[in-house]
Amino acid sequence: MKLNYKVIHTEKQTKARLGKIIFTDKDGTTQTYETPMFMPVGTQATVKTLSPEQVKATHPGIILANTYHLWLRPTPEVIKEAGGLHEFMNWHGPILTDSGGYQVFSLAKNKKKDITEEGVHFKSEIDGRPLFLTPEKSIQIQNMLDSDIAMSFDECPPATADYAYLKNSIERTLRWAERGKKVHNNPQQNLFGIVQGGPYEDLRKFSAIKTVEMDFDGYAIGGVANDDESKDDMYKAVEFSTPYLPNDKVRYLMGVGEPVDLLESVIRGVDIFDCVSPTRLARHGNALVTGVRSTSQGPKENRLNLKNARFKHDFTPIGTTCDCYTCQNYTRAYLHHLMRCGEAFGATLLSIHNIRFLIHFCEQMREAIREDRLLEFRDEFLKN
RNA sequence: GCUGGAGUCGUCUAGUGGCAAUGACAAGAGACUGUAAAUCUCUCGCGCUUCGCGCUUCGUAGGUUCGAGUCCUACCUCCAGCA
Repeated sequence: MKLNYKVIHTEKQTKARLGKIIFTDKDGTTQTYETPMFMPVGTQATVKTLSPEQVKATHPGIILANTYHLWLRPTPEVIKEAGGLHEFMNWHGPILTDSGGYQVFSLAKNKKKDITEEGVHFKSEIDGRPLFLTPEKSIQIQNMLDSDIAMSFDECPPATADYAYLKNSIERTLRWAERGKKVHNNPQQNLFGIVQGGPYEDLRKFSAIKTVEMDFDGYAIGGVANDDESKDDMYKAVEFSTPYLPNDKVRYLMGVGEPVDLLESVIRGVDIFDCVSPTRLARHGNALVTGVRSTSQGPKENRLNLKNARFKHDFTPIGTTCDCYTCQNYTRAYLHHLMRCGEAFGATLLSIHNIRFLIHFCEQMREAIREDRLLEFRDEFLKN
């Protein structure tokens, strides 16, 4: 589905945008979703522990899948044979595929990997066989998967990378973007470029301007929230990038999912986000709740660890104001029990809650933008 | 009653002369940001001034030994076989 982005309203006090993404199918039918938007992650063609119906009930727009994982299993050939990723996984909303660039960073962390101009050599985590991923290959796989949004193959450098390394890296990422764009061959698929450059203003600016010159369907900001990157650096990466991105294209901050980070990034002009944290935290027994907790690194997401003994006799829902299926029907004591017993349904119920929590949070931000009171919304949010 | 075997952290378990003592589970807590994660880390005899010190522990009571969960004796309990 081809994508069109329109700004509905720019918030008066900040750079926040209320926008809409309109997807138009081959037959002319459209699907429209408002931004700011949170996109749940379904790496292996499934949002872990959830059926498509359960995902749908959280009211998401786009969901993610991953090129690297689907490349190895079941292979793009199988997905093509199934009639594309939508048919294969029974998800008929929009799908964004990440390029595999992040896997080079996360899988090969502390391990042998070889990033060359041509591409990246690393080892399969499934069977140890040598793999070689190039920008062309990543795009070709995504073409075959037939996702709605393909991401350029970028290098996601660690937060510890220094200026000299990053300068080199962003230039190579630009060349990789160019190469990927050249082989991109799926008229129904949108292709996004990715801005890199760490926390450095000139690098982000350079990367953004050069990426925009290539004219993509949308732009992502990558390389944030890695390792122990400070929140300050993350927000810098965002505010040094967005000024150089076109107003009429959607802006995607990759991998960010803490409510406080969503808010700070929306204020700096970001539209869409994805993150594994709601589903991972869920499988680990944690439920997102309103407010923040203060840490030495600043305000962080607030959450309940339902495995804690204190919830054994707590017969209230996770959130009294939450409208999700879990909060409408189940108590903390029940979730505590399920997580203690290792029952899969516990992970499902918490995933539903956490995803809905972030999507609802985006809905609240949209209302605040519409009414030009996003800073007030932030003050209120940080007060809790 | 006789013969053989066994009794170690909440549970199961390692341990045949140097041990506050193995592993698993349970329990208590923490971490998690483009998913190698339904995973990982820490604590888990008691007390303290807790990168250390002190005390008390391996069914009970004695004994041998510089030193005993480990060897010896008696007793208690459980299991198996024989009566």
